[in-house]
Amino acid sequence: MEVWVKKAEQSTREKILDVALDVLIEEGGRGTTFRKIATKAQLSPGTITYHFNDLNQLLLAAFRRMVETIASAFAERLRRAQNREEAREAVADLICGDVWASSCNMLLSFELYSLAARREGYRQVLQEWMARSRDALHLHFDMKTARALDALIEGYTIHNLHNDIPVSREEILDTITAVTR
Amino acid sequence: MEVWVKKAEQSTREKILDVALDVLIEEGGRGTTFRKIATKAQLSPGTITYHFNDLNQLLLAAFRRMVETIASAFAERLRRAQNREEAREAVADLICGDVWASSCNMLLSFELYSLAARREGYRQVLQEWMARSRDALHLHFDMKTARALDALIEGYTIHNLHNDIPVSREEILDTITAVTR
Amino acid sequence: MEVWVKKAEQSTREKILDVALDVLIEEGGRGTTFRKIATKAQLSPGTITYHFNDLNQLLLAAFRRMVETIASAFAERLRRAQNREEAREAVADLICGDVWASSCNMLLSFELYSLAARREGYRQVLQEWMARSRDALHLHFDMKTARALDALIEGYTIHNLHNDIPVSREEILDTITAVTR
Amino acid sequence: MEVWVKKAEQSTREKILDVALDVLIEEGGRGTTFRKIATKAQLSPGTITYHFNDLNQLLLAAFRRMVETIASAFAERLRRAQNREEAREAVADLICGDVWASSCNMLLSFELYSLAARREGYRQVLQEWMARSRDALHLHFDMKTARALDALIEGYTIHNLHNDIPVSREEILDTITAVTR
DNA sequence: CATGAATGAGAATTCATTCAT
DNA sequence: GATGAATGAATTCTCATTCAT
Repeated sequence: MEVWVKKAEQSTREKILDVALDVLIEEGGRGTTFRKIATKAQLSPGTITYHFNDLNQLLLAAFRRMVETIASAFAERLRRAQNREEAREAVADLICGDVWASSCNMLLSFELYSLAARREGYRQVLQEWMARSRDALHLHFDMKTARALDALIEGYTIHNLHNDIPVSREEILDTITAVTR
Repeated sequence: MEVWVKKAEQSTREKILDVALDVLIEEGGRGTTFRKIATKAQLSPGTITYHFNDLNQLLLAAFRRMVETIASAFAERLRRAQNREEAREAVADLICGDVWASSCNMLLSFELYSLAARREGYRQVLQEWMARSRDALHLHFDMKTARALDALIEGYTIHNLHNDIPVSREEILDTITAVTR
Repeated sequence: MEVWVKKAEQSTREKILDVALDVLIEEGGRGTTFRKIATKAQLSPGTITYHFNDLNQLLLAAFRRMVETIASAFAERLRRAQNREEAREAVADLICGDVWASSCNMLLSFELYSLAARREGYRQVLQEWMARSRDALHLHFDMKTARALDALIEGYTIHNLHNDIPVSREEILDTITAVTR
Repeated sequence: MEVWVKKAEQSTREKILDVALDVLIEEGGRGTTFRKIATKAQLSPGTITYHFNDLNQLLLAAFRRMVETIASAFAERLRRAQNREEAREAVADLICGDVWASSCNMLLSFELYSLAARREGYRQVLQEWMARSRDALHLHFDMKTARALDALIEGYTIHNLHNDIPVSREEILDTITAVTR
């Protein structure tokens, strides 16, 4: 009985977080409101504030959840690589594929960047995220190379998102190779 | 007389745009409102809507103004380079120095990324910006290398902004060299 | 032209203040809300906050207005008294009549007492009020007697308000006489 | 067993009432809410409504409790007086001391006055309180004098609460003497 | 050109209260 | 008896925008 109650409680909280990320993706930071989250989650506004004291805490928790998901997938993809060559392929996948560079994740990251530059809580979440990415790259490359690859991943994915013609995987792999030689 | 009137109008317009960018930097996209712009510009709300029909048009014009300023400085720095070696130094400067990577510009770019992903007008502004950056790099490097350098600039500056310890200029120059060999 | 505009503006402000006092009288402190004031004044909520930054400032201004009105009437009644005997009659009138002891004023004073005990702004308003009352009594009586009469006015009016059978004017005049002998 | 259960219930009920009075004192009528009471009492909101159907009944019960306490202390102080002279001293004590005129009691009385003027239930509580006060004074003084003293107690304590410099006990005793001669 | 009073929709949040457990 | 998740109405206040002057 108690277990059921706890599960129900958790699922409401998590539902709210998931919906919050959805709204952030759809509406952007400027358009993300308590109301829209409540409506989309089919919950009353009171239920949202019951679980999160204010919108800030809600967004913070949502971003933490997002980072956890993305960073895990990111690390997982790199962990599957058996050698340096496969690691290069993994990085290319991260840039071109859906693991990291899904437009959803990109959109969320822009919002997080915006918030992280102005508020401590978000900054911590972002720093943890970046640290986990570098650490995952560090499985296969020295720290300096990891930082360079991380920059490339960041830059290529952003530019690919905003350009109609994305840079080809082949071209990206060439750059990766140049940096990891 | 007409000239004087036009100048006065223009100066109010530009003041509004500058203040709008200030507010965007200070408050982020979520916190940027008509009111704050009006207050900070010491203008009545009516004056703002007199010059810009709505907040969207105002922000769009402000971003256009920002892009013009930044892209010019970016191109100028690269134009000063006399050879490939100096061009590499110029790229390092763009990443480490104040021309592009001032935190203000970064903050504005995050907001623009967020908006560009969802609305056509902003998307055009951003694409023009990216095109101008690549073209400036293309003065010294082939298009493929220009894209790679652009990605590096993007990625390194973002990570430097959000990390307490920025990547050293030396390390960055090494990566630039590797990509441009 | 300008004069007309200023008058219009002032009349809205004053209308709001008057309505706020009405709502305070009808609903008491617990029931006085922005909304009720706006509805009763037939103004949109935005108009209220346009004139008063928040409910606190509005209530403060309303109480200031009330104190000004009541204290003036109080002093005026005492000023009309030509001698000690007439002054005693005036005090009796203040307790029994409508000048001061209208139930409306009493109700407002309770709310002010409640707020004054907890917030500085209201406390100042109340202290000024009490000072003006004592000063008005001091026109005819020494300060010590003025304080005693002031206490009597306060106490008798409160008890009369809350009791079904009010104390008679004659009995009150006897007490006044006892205190002013 | 049943006894134990009943005792536990009662103690929760009384705890709620005490906390409600605390909140009323701290926050005033406008700021007294179900939630604050529940939080301060470390009880869940459901527990409060279990004991009191609604906030009104809770406040009413709380005021009844308060009146019982204060009126008993008031009467007790007067009952200790052996003669008219001691009774005058007792009244002075009630005005200057802690028995009645503690600022807490005053604060609660303002809230009760506010509520009593608008709602029947509270009005009854207040009238009973005033009757008990007058009856206690009537032990030593005729009814007319009791009413005058009661007004003096009311007025002096209110004014002392709100003024930085309270009226001296000596001065108050003089007024009491004048009224009771 | 510029103003600022006015607006009403919508923002975040709080509220008393319910009810299944 | 007690809990606490959930509710939705109501709260204060902000918002972009309008318009008469």
